[in-house]
Amino acid sequence: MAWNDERVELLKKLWADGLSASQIAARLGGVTRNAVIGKVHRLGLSARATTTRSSSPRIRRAPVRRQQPKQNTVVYATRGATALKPEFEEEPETVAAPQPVEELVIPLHERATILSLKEHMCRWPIGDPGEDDFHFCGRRSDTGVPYCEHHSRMAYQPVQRRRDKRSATG
DNA sequence: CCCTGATTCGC
DNA sequence: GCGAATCAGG
Repeated sequence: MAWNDERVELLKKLWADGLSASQIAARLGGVTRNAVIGKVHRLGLSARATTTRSSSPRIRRAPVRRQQPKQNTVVYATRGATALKPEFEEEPETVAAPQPVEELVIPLHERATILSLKEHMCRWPIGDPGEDDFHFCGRRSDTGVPYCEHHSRMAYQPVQRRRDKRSATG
């Protein structure tokens, strides 16, 4: 699969949105996360917005070198110190579609409450927070992404065009 | 063990 | 330019 302009644009967008390489790869299809990362680097946008999170002093010695390199291999014994590394927590800040409507019915045993929610669980709210049956989707979500595949699509929906109001809603 | 991005280098 | 293999880390 080639990197046409469309795919590159989508890659840029998703990367800027904070999606992980594997997530992006899954969305694009036909590429692995390695391909995505490689492309990201080639495009020079690995900085990922303003925060420099992973650009902390990460010292890399002994590169990859699968083949017979030189007999003259230098061995570094240094370890990187990460003591003073500042840490910023920045949320993807994506706007979820403000729909209190539940389009899904989650089986009782799969429902997640605020207490049972884990990082890898979809935190899409279902129902009314004031009601007893309020719960979260709770299905598997990729780390870093707050929602499962299904709800991710809703949350990250491109910007709906609402020009055509007259046409009936599907 | 699951994941993350980073890097190298044969293609 | 591309991306698998690998590395380094969470």
